[in-house]
Amino acid sequence: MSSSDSDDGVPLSARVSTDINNGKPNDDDVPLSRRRPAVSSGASDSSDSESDQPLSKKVKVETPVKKAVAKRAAAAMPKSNTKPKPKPEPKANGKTRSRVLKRRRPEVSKPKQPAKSVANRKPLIKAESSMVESSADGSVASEGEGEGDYKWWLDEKDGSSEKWHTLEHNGVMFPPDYVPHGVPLIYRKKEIRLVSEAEEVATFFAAVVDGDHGNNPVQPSARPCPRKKRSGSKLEKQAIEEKFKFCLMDGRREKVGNFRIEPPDLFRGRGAHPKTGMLKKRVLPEQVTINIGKDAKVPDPPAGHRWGSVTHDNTVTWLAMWKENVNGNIKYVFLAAGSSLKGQSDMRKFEKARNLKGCVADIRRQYTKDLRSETMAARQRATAMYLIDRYALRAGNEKGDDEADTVGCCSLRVEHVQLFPPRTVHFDFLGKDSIRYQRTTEVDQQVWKNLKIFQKKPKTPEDMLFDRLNTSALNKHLQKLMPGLTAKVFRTYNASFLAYNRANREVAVLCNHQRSVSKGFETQMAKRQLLKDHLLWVAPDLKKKHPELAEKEPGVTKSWIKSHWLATCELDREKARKKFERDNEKLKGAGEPELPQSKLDEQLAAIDEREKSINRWHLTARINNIEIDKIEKDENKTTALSTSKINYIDPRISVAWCKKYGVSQDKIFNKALREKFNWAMEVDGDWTF
DNA sequence: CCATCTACTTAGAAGCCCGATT
DNA sequence: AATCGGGCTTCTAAGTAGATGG
Repeated sequence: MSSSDSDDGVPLSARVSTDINNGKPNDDDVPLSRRRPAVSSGASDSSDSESDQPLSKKVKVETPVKKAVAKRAAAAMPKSNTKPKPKPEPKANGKTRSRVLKRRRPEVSKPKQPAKSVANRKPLIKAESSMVESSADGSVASEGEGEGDYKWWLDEKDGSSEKWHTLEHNGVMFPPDYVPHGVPLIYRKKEIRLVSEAEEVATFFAAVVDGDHGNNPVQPSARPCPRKKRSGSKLEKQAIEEKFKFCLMDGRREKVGNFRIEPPDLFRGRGAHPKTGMLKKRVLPEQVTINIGKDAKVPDPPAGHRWGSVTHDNTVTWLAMWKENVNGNIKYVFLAAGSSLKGQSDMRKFEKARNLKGCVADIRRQYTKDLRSETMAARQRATAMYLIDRYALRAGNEKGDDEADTVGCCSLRVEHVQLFPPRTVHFDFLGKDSIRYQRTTEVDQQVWKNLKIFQKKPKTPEDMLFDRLNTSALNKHLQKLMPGLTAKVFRTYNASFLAYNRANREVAVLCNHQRSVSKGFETQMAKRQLLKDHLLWVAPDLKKKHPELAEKEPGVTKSWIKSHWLATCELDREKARKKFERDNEKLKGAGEPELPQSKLDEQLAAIDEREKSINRWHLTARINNIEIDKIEKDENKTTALSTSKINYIDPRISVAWCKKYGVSQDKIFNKALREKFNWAMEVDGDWTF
């Protein structure tokens, strides 16, 4: 096979694969001094046995990482494709080793039967036994229709572990087979024809390599197959998808989220993920487990295939599942965000955060006290809680050597924290998605002292900062303080608490969501000023914590802002008129009836309204909703607000705010969000978080 | 215990659509 | 008409957290 020729010529992967493996693992498991807590009465600290384990499990392997490196790494040709992957030298880390083993033993492993509640464990139903001819397909989509919108949030739900009673669906959609395009690879100026499989992978590679890699060995000319010219029209495709889009859960038609099986591709890890570039193989029906009601018809697998297995586990929410070959992770098919199931758990999440509001004062008192605890474990725990609470750090589960080196609170290493007397701390580490968290801040004096202690002596920069703490110990403790409390609730709580909607930007900054700045930002300062004004108006107490909010942007006076916005009104009127004329012109041309004048008048009236409220704002420092929208959009350019908006801020806060000030919902939530938050839309204007 | 497995939320990137602009 | 760019959707990686089992 011609592709093997290129194996060691390595035009594709050479450069990068070295990058990938450079950080050479060192397996010294330096058992560091662990100072035995002098006092360990610890009624609570039964989990104290941690004291006897070597300090650092995880040894740092790689130098800090730039995204750019990762990008390049992404270009690596999947080695697994060309040769059996020789796997990394044995490591101290058992996790890694066994995962590697697993990877070598390919898809043989059957997806395991979820062994949840005994009651739900059912004998496997083999796919073929329920093979039925087509017809009934699509039934799911139509059957459930017309039962109206189910307002689940008005129902009282018990907290039982059963997620549903009946469930029907049509399974999952597989990507189309690979269609060879026949475009040869050009290597050393020679055309090399690849067999279909090799060609497919080469094509994955070309797709990744496309773009910013100037001197890439794969010439654009060799880049094959524009994605058009596919078989099947757009309409046909939609028709095929249709039956997968919905399921029938407890008799209601619910939208399914990711009903498509992930197509084969090169694994695209974020940051310096050691497995970036490996081949993610095509998933066969035989690897897929279907979860479905036990009285429901099992969907037909694609012709000539059978499902891996079929379960009827109603304690879980997934409809299908398979195991992905690169990392051995399980992939699930869930319902869409707007479904009642998701809505319910979303609401529970915010209720929990709201609950925290009631006891957070106590909790803070408690950990402040514990900052001076005699037990090292408790002291570390308290310090971690402080950081999580104050700086929205994530919990920080341990990670393996076969993953990108990123950390959260519990997994911080000494090197991630710099201390400057008397109480300044500088954080610098890669967090989730390898996004850099950098922050300099003043902390509580005792926190500072503690951090100093945790960094002490025999510890090296690569050692764990909180060597006596892990996420499960932390969460166990939190449970005791409030049922259901875990580290991540603090993010929700703090975001929601901060979130008079205008505080959105603050939240996003706090949670360190970033987005690249886009160009064309003329009036940035003005927007900033507007936002700050509003923020302070809506939450005057922010001034204490963020004095910079009170600083004026140079040259941006209130009246300047006012005339600026009034000018936009004039412009918008002009625009509206023009568009109206243009539209009518078109309609006339097509022989259709023209738009009524009232249409235009409506729009103009809206602009008048806006103008009025600008004037009002000038008097009252209140901004009208359209402007707010504008400001938000601009702020969005620098901070990924959407994330906090979607995940952290209790939507009822925004809904209530809108109602209170007569702002329409769609200024705040787009269609998808309104659907997702349907449960929140009915609160009153005086609802409080 | 502790590592691994499972299930679910959170997240940024890529893709797509559509209207404005050249 | 072609291109640009913003907003939304889709995709799937990367977290959290609790259960499980050796």
